Amino acid sequence: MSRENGAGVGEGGGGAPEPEQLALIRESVRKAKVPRAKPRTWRGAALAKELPVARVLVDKGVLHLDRYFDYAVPEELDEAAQPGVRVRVRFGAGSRNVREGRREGGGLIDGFIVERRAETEYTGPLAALAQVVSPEPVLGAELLDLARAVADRYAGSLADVLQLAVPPRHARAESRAAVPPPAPPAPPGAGSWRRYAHGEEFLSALASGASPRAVWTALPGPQWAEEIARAVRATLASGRGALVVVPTGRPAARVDAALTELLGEGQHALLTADAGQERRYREWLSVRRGEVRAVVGTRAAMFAPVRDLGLVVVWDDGDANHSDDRAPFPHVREVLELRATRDRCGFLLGGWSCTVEAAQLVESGWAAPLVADREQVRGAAPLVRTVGDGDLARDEAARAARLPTLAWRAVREGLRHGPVLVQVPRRGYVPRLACERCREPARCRGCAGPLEAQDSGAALRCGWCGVEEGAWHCGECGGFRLRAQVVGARRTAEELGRAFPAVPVRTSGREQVLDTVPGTPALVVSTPGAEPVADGGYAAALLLDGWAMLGRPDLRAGEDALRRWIGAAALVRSQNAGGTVVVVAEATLRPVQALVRWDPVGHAVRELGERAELGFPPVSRMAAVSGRPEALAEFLAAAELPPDAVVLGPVPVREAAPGPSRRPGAAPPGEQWERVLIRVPPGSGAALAAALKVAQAARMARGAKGTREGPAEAVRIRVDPLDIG
DNA sequence: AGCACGCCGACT
DNA sequence: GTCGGCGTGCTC
Repeated sequence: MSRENGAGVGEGGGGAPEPEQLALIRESVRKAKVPRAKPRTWRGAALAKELPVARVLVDKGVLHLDRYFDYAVPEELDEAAQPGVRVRVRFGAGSRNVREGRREGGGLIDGFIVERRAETEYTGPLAALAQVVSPEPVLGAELLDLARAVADRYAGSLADVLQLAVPPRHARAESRAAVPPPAPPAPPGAGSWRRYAHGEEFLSALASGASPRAVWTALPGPQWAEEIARAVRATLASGRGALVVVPTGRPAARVDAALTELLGEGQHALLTADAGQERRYREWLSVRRGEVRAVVGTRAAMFAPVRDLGLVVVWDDGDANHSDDRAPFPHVREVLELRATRDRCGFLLGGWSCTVEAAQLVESGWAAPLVADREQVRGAAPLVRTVGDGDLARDEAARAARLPTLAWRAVREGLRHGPVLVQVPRRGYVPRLACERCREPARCRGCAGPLEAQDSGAALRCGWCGVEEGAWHCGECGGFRLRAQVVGARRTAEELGRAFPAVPVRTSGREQVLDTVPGTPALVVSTPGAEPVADGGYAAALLLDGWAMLGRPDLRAGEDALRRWIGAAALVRSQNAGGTVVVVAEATLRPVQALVRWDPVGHAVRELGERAELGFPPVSRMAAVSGRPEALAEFLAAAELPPDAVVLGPVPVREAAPGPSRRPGAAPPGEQWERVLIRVPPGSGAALAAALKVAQAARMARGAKGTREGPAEAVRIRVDPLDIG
């Protein structure tokens, strides 16, 4: 007797079970090869009269198989069991146990109904839906399609993507009464969009229902948020919805305020991670239900189910916060690109700086540049000066001043007119060295800046001026041995406070981020990304540790440094208003020159050309695969990569280290992992992702043989790894 | 991942 | 005969 035979104990669909049971057994005996038209169930529950089969996406990440499972729809759940609703189903071998009394052995797990159908292709008896969690159809067809596209693009599972895309349920938030959708507003005036060559054109295209795509290089200053709000309002005026994604809560609050100003209260939703579960779900639901047509939020908002999407906006796409940190690590820019293409909606990628990826969107013709002419740029940007090795050699006074003269003067001059911003890399970013004996910090003989070890064993360099120090000894106690210390904003603040007594010093960093500072003279020491906005703009900014920012062993080091510098410099008053920026870095370096000329696009275009030549992303597509050496080797042996794929490595991966320099797929503590990079030429990205996904799925399904360690261990796959050595 | 099934050797 | 070892494979 087959299991299937013994299983046929009941039948749904109404009517007396007896003759149908016989038919069922007959069918089983014939070893039925033909898919059954009618679903059968374990229990004799009555089924829905129409479309008695629910195709369910089982929300179980470990399955790593993007498959649907068919369940029977009991009559009493017929009405609630609509496509998109959350359900609970029995899943697992236990539910198939034929022995009496243990038929329901499998565990209850969550899932979504993706479709109602008349028949099933499954040749066994169907289990019935256990429960419809709520009648709210949270997973619409469009969101499902998008999630699937994202899963494919990133070689991840659909269930993983849905975990990012659909927020956890909160019952109280659902019970709120429906609110009628707002009427479309009138299109806004162009406002400060007039500063850009095609700004007005872009807005009127959106307002007329068209879907323009642009890479927008925003002029420095605070107007960007209002400009985004105007683009949103123009889109709403066309009767469509709009979605804005920004890196963190602070810019989200800025756009939120600008939208409230331009649209009034209650016309848009704010979706950020720091809101509580209930509030987050409530806002998300109001978007899904069409009660608000505009959304601003951080990265999880990229999936927000906005109705009739007319425009997607991403601000500052170079910020690492746009890359989700949960598998399969989708990036906001890429996801919104997918949405713009699939939904044929407008696309606006904006920032003060310009990523290589953004430059590529323009170069490929997918998006148009939206830039201001040089005249406008010169009028809005501060004056940028550099302090490098050459300057320092001639700088006698620097020794006494503890800072290069130019920097010192710029700070002192700036403090006469307002607040001065000092940007220092994040704590842990730059290890500071100190005398092992007396703990006196190791300082540069030229400018008294902190000495740093480039790499273990290599020469020491000054973190301020970049000059090498060949023969250090402690000036206090004469010691020759160094120990690593960590320098942060606080320590820098102390040092600068001593250099400029009688001036208030404030710090903004990871632990405590200041949002704004008054326009009165003060030193504001901040880590990149945490810079407060100064009322009326900063009078000056000092960008320290340029060498450390540029010297990171990362493909994006130059682009990243430029983006951080521009991010700080954009908060400084224009050159006409006396705004000055001093960057302590070698003036001949490309990112430094780009900052001086305020030409982020030129920098990105040149980088893009170089990446194309070297076969680096984003011109080619890369994926990082990491895991224990045997697991990785097995994976690579089994994977059928596209013929044009090139495997680089494997190389050992460092263990997960604290700080921003964590590597993709860092090994868990105590384990030695390896990583390969797999590169494919343009056009083969989808094939690579598909191959990786298939190989991973096979691995998960099969289980690794030959290893003592037991079942197959997943390798970590990351398409578009963030930092490539 | 669970969990059941099943093919094998040792036991009442 | 029957109990239970873990090696495979499925989950609607």
